[in-house]
Amino acid sequence: MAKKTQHFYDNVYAVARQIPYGRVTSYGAIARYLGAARSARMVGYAMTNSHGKDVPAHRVVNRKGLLTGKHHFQGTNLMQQLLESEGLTVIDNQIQDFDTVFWDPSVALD
DNA sequence: CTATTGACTACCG
DNA sequence: TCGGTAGCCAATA
Repeated sequence: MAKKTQHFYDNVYAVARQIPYGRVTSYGAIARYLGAARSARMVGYAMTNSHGKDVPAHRVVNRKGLLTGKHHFQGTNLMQQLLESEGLTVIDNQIQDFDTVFWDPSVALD
């Protein structure tokens, strides 16, 4: 099974699964919630390993609501369609009303 | 052990 | 929120 060193990844997956439907969060927000505010890159990096898990990676975007990770999805616009399918509006790889749909774990789980 | 990398963020102009 | 650069951190080779 998973090693102890992956506990950071597991935390990322755990938080990502808790993202409500129709909401999104940023890598930095998750990282900060985990106590590793400077490890935002690791959060995204962990998502790469999220394959095979029920982690809604499409709900995790960068701080500006930009779909930087859509590149890693199967389709070219799969990530965007997934978000739109949840009632969000995405234009030019950027989530509209990002501030409104933003979900902060450190606040929601508080 | 060191070097490389990456789904980031902050800062500067 | 326009672009380019620097800094950070953890995993991988």
